[in-house]
Amino acid sequence: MINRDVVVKIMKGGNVFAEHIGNTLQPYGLSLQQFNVLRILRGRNGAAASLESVTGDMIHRMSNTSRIVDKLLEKGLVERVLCPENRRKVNIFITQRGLKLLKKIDRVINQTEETLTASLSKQEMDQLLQLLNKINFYNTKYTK
Amino acid sequence: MINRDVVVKIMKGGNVFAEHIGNTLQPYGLSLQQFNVLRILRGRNGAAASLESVTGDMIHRMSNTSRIVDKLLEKGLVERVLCPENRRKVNIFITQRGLKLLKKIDRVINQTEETLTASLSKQEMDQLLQLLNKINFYNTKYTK
DNA sequence: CTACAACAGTTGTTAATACAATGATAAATA
DNA sequence: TATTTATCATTGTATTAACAACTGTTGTAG
Repeated sequence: MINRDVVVKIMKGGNVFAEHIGNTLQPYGLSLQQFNVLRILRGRNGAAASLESVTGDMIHRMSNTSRIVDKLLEKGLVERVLCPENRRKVNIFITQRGLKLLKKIDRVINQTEETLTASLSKQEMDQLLQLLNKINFYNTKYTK
Repeated sequence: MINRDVVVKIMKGGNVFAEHIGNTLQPYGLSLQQFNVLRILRGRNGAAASLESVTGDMIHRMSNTSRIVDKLLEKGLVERVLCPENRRKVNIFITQRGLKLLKKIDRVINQTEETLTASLSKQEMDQLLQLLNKINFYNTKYTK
């Protein structure tokens, strides 16, 4: 059953990758999900990032993203700013300290990511990415 | 950064797939991991399946596999048999009831797996699988 | 044979996650 | 405008997972 093989392989692969990256992050006191939030925020380049929009780029429900932000806040890596236009919203920003930490981590994460994909040539990676992009990884749990 | 794109895509894809399959299993009262254990046991065709060897096919540490088996035991879906040759080992077997439940679930899981991969042709799936098989998804946490 | 190390599995504990319920604000509608 | 409904986020709670410590068994070195 080729469908099953593909699905199982991707699930297992995702978990293994997550484990390795999590191990890489451990010395820096960040969980994989905390790291994800920081990278998402950096990617916004200062644009407003409501909790909802951040959750949209993650694998979590909003309730848990909220608590992940709590942890980052305790460490001074992000800021929470009530949105004045819509006081239901909360905008999250990465701090200088957060950016600095990310910069430091970037190197080792790059190394880990390269190691994890070392068995593929550039062409194969292109090809793989193209195939993966055809799959609609639609997550149903953004909003709750 | 193509390495990063591949790694991130597989991690996210794995999570999304797991979520969908988990949703499919919910009406049957099985978690994804309980289902994994059952499928692994069925795949052994009655061959001895120590807890350690089952853990080897999973994404978990043995301690958690042990508790997943507890749950399956409560439901009468597996049996625990102390290994007489080596009394440290415990062999796990799937029961008739477990096989019956799996058989029922197979249909809907097949459906879900097909839906998840519907955007790929047979050739593309072959190609994708071939590329994924080049990656060494080596998990470091089997034994603990 | 005894002592010590390694192995297979279980139990304890804390942190992370899923899911439900709530709170506060904004939007829609009567 | 008053009332209802929808939106955005947080809090509560039970389940699941990671990690460490422990139990019982086997292997091995002296």
